Amino acid sequence: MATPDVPDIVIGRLPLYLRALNQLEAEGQEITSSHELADQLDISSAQIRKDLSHFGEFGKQGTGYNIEFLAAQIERILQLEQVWHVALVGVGDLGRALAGYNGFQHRGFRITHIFDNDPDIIGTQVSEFEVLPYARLQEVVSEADILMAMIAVPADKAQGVCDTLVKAGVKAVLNYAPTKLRAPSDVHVQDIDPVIHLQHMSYYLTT
Amino acid sequence: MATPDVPDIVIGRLPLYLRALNQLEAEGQEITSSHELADQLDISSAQIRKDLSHFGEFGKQGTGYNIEFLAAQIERILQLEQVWHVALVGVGDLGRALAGYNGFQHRGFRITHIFDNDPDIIGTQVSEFEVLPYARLQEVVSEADILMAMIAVPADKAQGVCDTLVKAGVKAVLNYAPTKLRAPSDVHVQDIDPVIHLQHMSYYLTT
DNA sequence: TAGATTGTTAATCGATTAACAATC
DNA sequence: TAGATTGTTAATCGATTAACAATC
Repeated sequence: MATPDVPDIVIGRLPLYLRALNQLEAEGQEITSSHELADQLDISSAQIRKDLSHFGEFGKQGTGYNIEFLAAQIERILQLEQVWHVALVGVGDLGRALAGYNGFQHRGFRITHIFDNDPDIIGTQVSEFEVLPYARLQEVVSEADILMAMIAVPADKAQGVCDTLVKAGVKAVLNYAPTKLRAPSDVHVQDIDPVIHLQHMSYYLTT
Repeated sequence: MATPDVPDIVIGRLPLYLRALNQLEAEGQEITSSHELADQLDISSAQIRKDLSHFGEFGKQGTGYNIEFLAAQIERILQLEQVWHVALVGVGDLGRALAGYNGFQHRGFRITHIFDNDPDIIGTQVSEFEVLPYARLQEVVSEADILMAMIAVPADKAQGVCDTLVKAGVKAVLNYAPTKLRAPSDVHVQDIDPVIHLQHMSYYLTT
């Protein structure tokens, strides 16, 4: 690997840069600068340049960055040149919303299998998917070599789901259940809990 | 104010502490320690003690923390003793999932109004809400003194929605649209974009 | 008392920023 | 050339951690 040991906090900003670049590109712009990106993202231009410098030199002095080129480089760095297959566990309201979301495909991901343990839901059609029985989760995910999964089940079921996913070989989990999951250190887990964000912001409210 | 200028990164961890405490409480435990919390949360015990020390002394040497007491203190600090009213804009699949989510109420928040601009949806019933016309967003939110909102509309509509919310007096926005919003500095904005998390984790995948 | 854990200080670590030579 | 912007270094800033006296 040409890029040893880049801080995780830097990796975490690359998707934000990519999203901003895609937006500029969609607006027909061809060139941007660290200053313009900084302005869009509320990040300092120095930080953007420093972050990118971990991976190579992508700009031209005096000119800036070619948007299409830089976006392609970030996609390469993040391994987004392929489309990752993702399993979704839990077909409640949130699971349905995720199953129907169109925004995954062109940003590097595709849900390929969805699972639930409710007999009334198993076998039904949700978006383009047939809901598979939770009992088959490990077998199917393992067989299909799926490395990423999203958990959209109640909090008290999430750890069990996570354990099964890990056994099936999943290495990245996006957890929507409002609970902290335990997983081996080679498995990445990130959480989405709207209440955590609301509670964070409520600190600052004045009435 | 008794608590001037606590770093935002500390505030952001308080909801995680609270969630862990609630979980321990639900399991019937009465006392915990910074070490046990640290173990649950993958945060160092020193950091937990330091974070809490910004706000007062909540533990007993040799014993630890009374869970119920500490949870109550964190709720007070985060201003969660009241239930904040929240407006939801956008009644697509995700909006429906949020409207139907039971997890808000007991953690300090209640969706009170939901809006959409689709004539086919306006006036229909979604969970316990009647969908209000987007045209009335500013008036209703302003009138009801709502300070928090969630945006669940397509990316290209999000900034306009945000602007209207700001005009209506909203001071905290949870944005589900995959785009960076601009808002005055006294308005807090936090983003939830699953793809950002997936892209972050895909960096670490090996095949 | 002996053992455990807090709250806090000081040291360490790492991230951000300022500044500028290089150069397009 | 003059103006602009990169990539990078060194300085600054802030967050995390280690360690321990206080004390339950």
